[in-house]
Amino acid sequence: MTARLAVIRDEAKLSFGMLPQVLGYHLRRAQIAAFKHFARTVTAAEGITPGLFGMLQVIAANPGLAQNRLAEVMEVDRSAIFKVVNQLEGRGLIARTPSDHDRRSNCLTLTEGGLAALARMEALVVAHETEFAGPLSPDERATLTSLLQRLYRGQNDLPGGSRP
Amino acid sequence: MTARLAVIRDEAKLSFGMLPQVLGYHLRRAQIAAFKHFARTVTAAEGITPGLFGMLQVIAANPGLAQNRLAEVMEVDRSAIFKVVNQLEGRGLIARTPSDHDRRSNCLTLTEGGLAALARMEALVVAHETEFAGPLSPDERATLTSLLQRLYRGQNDLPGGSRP
DNA sequence: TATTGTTATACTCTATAACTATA
DNA sequence: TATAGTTATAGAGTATAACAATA
Repeated sequence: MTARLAVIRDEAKLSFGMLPQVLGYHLRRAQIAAFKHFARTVTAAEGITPGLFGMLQVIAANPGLAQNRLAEVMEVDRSAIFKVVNQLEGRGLIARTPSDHDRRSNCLTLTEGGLAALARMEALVVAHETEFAGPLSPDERATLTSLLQRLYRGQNDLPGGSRP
Repeated sequence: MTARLAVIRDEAKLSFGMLPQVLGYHLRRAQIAAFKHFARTVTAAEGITPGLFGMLQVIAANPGLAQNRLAEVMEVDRSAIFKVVNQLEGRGLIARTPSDHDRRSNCLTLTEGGLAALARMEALVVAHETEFAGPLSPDERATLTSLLQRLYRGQNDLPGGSRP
């Protein structure tokens, strides 16, 4: 509490060159801030990372989803999904069940414990969202979400995609 | 070119649960899109990643910067900066010079080749920015930048910080 | 004693390729 | 032959702790 003013970091003198003119720079900083806030609030309490929470959301919202489809939707490699599914299964949150139609496929579903854990996580994520997005008004949050969506949807070669 | 319409992915049927209501989800997707676009345009031509380009920008804008300060400003560990500086030095883009005032410190400066390479990179980054931010109007880009800054600046415990 | 750069180490994420079993 | 899952492996990125030289 003492030498607060004296520390006024000389960072202020530093220039960041053209970085402030690059959208990706601000996107990266904002995303890092979001992950750190998520870590302090959700991960610290329930031990789930943003990526794993996203996987759980998609599995919960689409019961019986195959690993294959999960990999497509989350746009990660099959070998990466394999490790993710191993972690979630190892923690008892989801179950792998061989498909009846195609015995190569694993159908993914949440266990009872997984559903209970997910409910706790969702409450924490809502709280995280409220606090993290706190600096912005509801209108501004909607605007930001819309601008971000147009940005990453605009990168697709096929216009009019239907990703959320 | 043939079965375009037939492929209309069943992704459309899938639900993403509450993810679309989470700001960090959209931030992550937008940032991944930005990195991929950067990779296709800038990295493919000049072999520089977004992170290394950021380092070069800060070094170029603050000649003689110590590794120590660079680590502070970029908010990464000293040991991580060490590897970054090794890479940039190994490629002949920057030079390490022991400081006169403090012989522990390395002053970082761009070499002549580094300045030339940076000029080429900057032209590519401007083109990348124009194309990547293309879906948004100039006003919308300014709005987005402002909202992102308020978001990640809002996470600091000290209000009124002076980071770009 | 504290700081700067360095080194070793490890852990996560991501990406690639090869293997198996099914289709 | 093609696909789903698995396995091994390797490369970035990040973090910690310990060390030598210097302050």
